[in-house]
Amino acid sequence: MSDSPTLEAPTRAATAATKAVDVRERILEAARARFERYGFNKTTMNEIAGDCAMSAANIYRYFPNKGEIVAEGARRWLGDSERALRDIAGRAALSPADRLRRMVAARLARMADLVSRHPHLDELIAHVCQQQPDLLADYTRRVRALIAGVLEDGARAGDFAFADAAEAAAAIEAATAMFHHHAFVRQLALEDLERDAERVMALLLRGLAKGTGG
Amino acid sequence: MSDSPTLEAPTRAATAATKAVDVRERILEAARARFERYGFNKTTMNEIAGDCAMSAANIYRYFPNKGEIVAEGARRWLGDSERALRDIAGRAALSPADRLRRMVAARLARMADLVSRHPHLDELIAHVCQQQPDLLADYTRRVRALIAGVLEDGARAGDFAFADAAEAAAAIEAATAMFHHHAFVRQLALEDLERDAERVMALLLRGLAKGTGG
DNA sequence: ACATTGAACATTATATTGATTGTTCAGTAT
DNA sequence: ATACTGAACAATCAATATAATGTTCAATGT
Repeated sequence: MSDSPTLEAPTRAATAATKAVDVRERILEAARARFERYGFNKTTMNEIAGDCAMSAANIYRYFPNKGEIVAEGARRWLGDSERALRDIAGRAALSPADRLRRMVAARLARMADLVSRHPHLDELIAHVCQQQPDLLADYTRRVRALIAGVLEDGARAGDFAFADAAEAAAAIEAATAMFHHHAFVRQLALEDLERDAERVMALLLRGLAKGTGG
Repeated sequence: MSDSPTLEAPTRAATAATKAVDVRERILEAARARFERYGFNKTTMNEIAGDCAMSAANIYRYFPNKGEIVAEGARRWLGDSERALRDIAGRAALSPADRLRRMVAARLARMADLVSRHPHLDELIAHVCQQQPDLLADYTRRVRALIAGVLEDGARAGDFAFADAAEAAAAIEAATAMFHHHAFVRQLALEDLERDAERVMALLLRGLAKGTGG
């Protein structure tokens, strides 16, 4: 917008910014690996720094504190999850009912994967929840919006009938809570959960189907 | 079966047994009050004994160990809960759909009450789960059987249509897990849960309704 | 006989201390 | 200027010693 700098300047700035991003990524990756193995509390800033061949103090140039590292990891996982769900929600080739089924299955699969890899997931979630209380609530709100969108697609196509899309979406999300909450996914067998999820969705989708006569 | 004792003997035996039961009840009540206020770990056998004006050693004439006291409390709470659900399930005056709605509402209300009174409920449940692993699983099985019974009533009355009652009951129970699991009931507002429970049940019941065309 | 207890024992919790850890910042190198 | 470090500080953790607790049992009273 103002007078342009030299030709070199943007390049130098870009490479510097790129390098800074790379360092951030290395820190995140080292932290992720440590958190996965040892949990939040038993991972030290020194260890993360050592994995990145730097001092602990230097990490503070990239993250304000330890909690923000795990929060950023959570933000990315939730972002990936949301993208995956948005992708399924947008597949016009699939029926709205199938999209909803796959969204629930995808959430369950993602959480089962996370739980199986992270023995200390509860600890990480607890830290994220008190560091960034809105993260999970916002994610849930966006997922419900995605579900509501699919429901409206289904209503337009004449597959579904309901009074209020947002309300129905919230109900579906609540009814499938068991299949994406870490506590349940941790302690129950994946096959049982997958089977039950299918059955619950079958029932819910029959409830949404048009022509039930409310 | 053998020769009858004196006339007095049964009376004496009865009063002795009654007294023993009374002592047991006093211990249970004292323990319940302590567990409610201070949790399992911060309640000592000495304190329970003191409340009953007896020594800690004497409690072991009535309970094999501390864990069995809390397990007995849980057994009774679950027994009461099951009776309450069985009562609702058996009310012929109500429609099967209403019975299911009330059963879910009753479970939520009972858990909300428990959670509000017991700040240390998680600790108690954890102890019960490792002391008596089948207690909760058996309870869940019996609740599902009750739900299945109501479903069959509804099928006979022509209200419901489904492939398998036990399967549908399990699905309903899974879909309403959020409304009777202590972790959810603890952290979410009761009004929100009640509202969501009604909406979920409305959807599930529409799914069960006959004439949907499976 | 039966209910109860105090003393004893092994286990678990608590408190105290010294060592780690998260975080900051003045200072060095590039 | 920017990336980085080592030393310093307060807060937290780990280890050890100490006290409490759960549980048993021989002994006591009823």
